[in-house]
Amino acid sequence: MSKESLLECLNPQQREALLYTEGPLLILACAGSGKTKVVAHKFAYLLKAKKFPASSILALTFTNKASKEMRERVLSLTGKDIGDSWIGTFHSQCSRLLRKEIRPLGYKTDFSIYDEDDQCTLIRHILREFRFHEALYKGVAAKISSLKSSLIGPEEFLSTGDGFGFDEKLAKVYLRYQSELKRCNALDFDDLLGLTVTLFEKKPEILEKYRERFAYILVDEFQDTNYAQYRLLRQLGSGGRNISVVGDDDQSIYRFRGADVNNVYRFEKDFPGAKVMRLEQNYRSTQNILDVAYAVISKNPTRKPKKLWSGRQGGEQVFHCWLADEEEEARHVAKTIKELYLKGEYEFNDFAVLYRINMQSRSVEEALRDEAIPYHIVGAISFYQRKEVKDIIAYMRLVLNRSDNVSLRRVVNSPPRGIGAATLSKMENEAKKKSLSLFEVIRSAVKANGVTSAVKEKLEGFIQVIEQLASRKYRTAADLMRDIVEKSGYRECVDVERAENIEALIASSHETDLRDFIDRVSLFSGLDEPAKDKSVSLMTLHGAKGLEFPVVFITGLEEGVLPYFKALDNQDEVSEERRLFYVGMTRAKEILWFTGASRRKLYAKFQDQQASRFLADIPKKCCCWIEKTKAPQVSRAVRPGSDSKKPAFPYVAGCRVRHPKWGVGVVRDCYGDGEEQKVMVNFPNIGIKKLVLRFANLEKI
DNA sequence: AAAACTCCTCTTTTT
DNA sequence: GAGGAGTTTT
Repeated sequence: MSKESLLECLNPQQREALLYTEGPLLILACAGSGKTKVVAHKFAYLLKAKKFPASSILALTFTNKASKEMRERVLSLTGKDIGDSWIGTFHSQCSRLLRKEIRPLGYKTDFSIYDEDDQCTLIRHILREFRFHEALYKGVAAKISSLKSSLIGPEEFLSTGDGFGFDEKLAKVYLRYQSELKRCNALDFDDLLGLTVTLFEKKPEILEKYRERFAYILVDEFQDTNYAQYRLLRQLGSGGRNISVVGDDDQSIYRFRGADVNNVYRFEKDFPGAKVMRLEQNYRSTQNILDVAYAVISKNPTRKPKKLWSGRQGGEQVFHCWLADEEEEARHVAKTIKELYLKGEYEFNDFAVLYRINMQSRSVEEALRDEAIPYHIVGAISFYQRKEVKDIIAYMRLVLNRSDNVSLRRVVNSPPRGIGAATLSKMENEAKKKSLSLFEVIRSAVKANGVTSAVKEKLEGFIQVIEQLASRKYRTAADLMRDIVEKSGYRECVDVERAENIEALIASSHETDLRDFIDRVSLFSGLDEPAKDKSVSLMTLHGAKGLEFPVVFITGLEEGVLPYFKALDNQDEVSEERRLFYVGMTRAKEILWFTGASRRKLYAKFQDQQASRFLADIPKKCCCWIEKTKAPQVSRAVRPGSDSKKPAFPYVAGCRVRHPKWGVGVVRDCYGDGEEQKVMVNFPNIGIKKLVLRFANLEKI
């Protein structure tokens, strides 16, 4: 495509954003305003008109899907070979960089990458060793991850500790976790970002090298950056360098993962001289849908003001229907889909049903089945999460990096080799004493007759398999995987289905280079969705980001569901729930339905539901209200939970209390009412106690 | 290795 | 109130 035609298919604002190529630029792009298009076109423009080499542009996205799309778009716009360009996710580009440069930080370049599962496994292991409450591993992992994504190290965290023992324990686990990772020569997802930042800090000459290499930085979905990512961008892009970030603060919905919208608000300050532009024309939805979405989102207190307008004037009203319970709600959705389908204007794949929590899919699925409507759930269990797939990958990682103790523990007894916990913990103690890897310790134990002959034989078998695999030079991942299933005896011990999944894994690697394949699967959440033909899409509101459908249903518009009850006592979180709703609404091109129910079964009990406060913000003229059951009481936004029937609890789960006898503990649950209000509190070293509030004499701290 | 048990979670989840 | 995962028991 010529330089001129690159510009032709853009509107004036998009063109301006593309042509502005000197210094920092923040592009605030509303939903459906073509931001991905602008980023891709800008990349192409930099190549074509500005004659930048592809390798001098760093283009960062959040998902593999987005980076793949960007790559394809740039390729089709320019026809140029962009094979060596730095287009990719933050994580993949950091791992690429660290594979070259990590040595000064004391890791080897063949490091393993641990995903969340591996991270949990390791943390659990540490908790067990410290004799801490092992079952809390998930919370501990989440907390450590959030500290890491904010670049807070264990020592720094400890210095801000609460002084009651919780944070000290956590810091101890955190510290150990980091040293275990290093011992395994492994990085978790947060390390990929955090260690890149650390590397740049410790080795300014390396930073300088990359600052020179990258003549231009492009960032998509900027509102989703966490602190580490923001720091990285500042390191590479500060000082008036060329950086364009594109994002929409109204679509920031990953706060719980460490994303910080404030990065959008900080940009102008931290990148002095930054130009701010807006893309406000929406190419997706009808004006009526946008009016509704805008009415809701504009109620958020801190947001960059933006207008939102469509070339598609008018459009149908938005529909809202209130029903008796979730089953009726689901039936209503299914019937409406059927009706629209039978009119012949829509195919089944034009419909999406969105919900706040996965649990809500159940009733919808049943109703769709009853109506014989084909559907699929987006974002269900991922291929790479399967046990057999993870096992094979763990074998590969161990072969490539024999320090990888987590992978070793995973595969040492699978298939069953009779190597039990006792043997392993003995080896582990040895390993710690001699500061060697588990693999080395096992190998020397076999040689030195350190164990009984029966055990020795078993260990020897395992060591031989790994050494044999490691001694060969494999070019492709497929070759190694085939040998693994053969030589390890894995093939014999799995059922047909699992064997098929392994075959699928091998097939999916094509002829990829071994190292590339490992990195790809480590940084990949799911196999490319095989384009489901002609069926209704079911997904969470989070899962819907970036997608669009002619007809969208948003279900469960009730207080406690959307906004979700856990978000209710925090203003920032309610704002995020509102953004989530906004993201859902702006997925719709033509028809948008809201549904809610008076009664819903949530966590094993039926609950009476009230209409979501967000519905109160929708202008009456835009919306057609259909009431199949008694009119809902629409909650007013200005009334934070004041009319709930039950007396409010002085505590919420997660807060800390002091007990006269047991000291400080964490509240895990509150239940019962009136005189019978009870709390469940976890006291360190004592365990969980259930207390009646009236008698317990607790003090909030 | 299967069965029984215990304990935990129960929001969202780009990598 | 169900499902998952781990541990202990047989």
